[in-house]
Amino acid sequence: MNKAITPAEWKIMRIVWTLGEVGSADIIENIQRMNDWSNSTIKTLISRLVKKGYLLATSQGHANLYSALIPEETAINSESANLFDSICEMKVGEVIAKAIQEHQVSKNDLKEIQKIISSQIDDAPKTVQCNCLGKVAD
Amino acid sequence: MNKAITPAEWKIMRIVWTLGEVGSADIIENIQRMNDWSNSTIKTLISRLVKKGYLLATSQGHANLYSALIPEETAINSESANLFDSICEMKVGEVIAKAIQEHQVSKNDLKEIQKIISSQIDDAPKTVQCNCLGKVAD
DNA sequence: ACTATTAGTTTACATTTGTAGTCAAATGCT
DNA sequence: AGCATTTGACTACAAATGTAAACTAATAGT
Repeated sequence: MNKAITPAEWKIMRIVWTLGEVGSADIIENIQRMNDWSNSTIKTLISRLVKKGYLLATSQGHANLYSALIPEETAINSESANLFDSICEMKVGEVIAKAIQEHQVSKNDLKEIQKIISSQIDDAPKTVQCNCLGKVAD
Repeated sequence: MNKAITPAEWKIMRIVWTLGEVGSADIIENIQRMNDWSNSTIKTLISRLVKKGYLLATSQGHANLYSALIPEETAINSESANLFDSICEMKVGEVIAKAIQEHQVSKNDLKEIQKIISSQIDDAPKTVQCNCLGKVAD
């Protein structure tokens, strides 16, 4: 039902989530600090996001103000679910370990993760079952 | 340089990684236990993976045996990097926390993650900087 | 030997995505 | 008032993707 937010569109969304309510000029300026995209390209991306229902365009005189119609959390969760649904269940732990190693995580988040682990470790399975194959007839 | 492995292609790869060396019949059978795809569709996907260099087709009489040319780890890492590069740095911790909560992770992996956290928590930042906007001129 | 089945190759086609040009309306500046 | 600029809408177009039919060569069973 919901059209996907493509990688290119994600960059637009991040700016809007961060700045709250912005005109296209602001989006273009911020994007072009990181990406070598033409104005046109960025405008197309904005339009598509409006059409897909992820951005609201509020007519402000002759220009528009854009704001996000989907919470950042929601989008992130769906993106994250995508990843973890794509890979083998057995590998989830390793992926998480690597992610923590490779990224900055705040002390608070680390503590939170510690708590979660503590609460799960006692009845954590010795091994996780591979879910890459279809169920075998039993 | 490297063509992406698309979501549909991923399902094929997972079967090959899991089974090691398989004929198309096995792939088709396993895929169809989970997905309602025609034989033709699956054969197309296999061909594309061969063309993209992710599967090796070893001619075995008139049929082929397929095997993976890229390690599962490598593919998973790149997929994972994709996710974490797409989202705001500030949210990485939350994503990880949620992932641990929502998935089975083996006791060993949990311990490993605990170790990593322990080694990082002391100089973990109070907050992580948002990286959604282009660098501001300073 | 003949036929049904199987596996691989080719072709097809709509949709999505990345990327951008063109144009017209609205605005601001002089 | 007239022109330069900005902004949004429309059009374009190749490549990638999901999805699958058609055709062909080989094989297995009878």
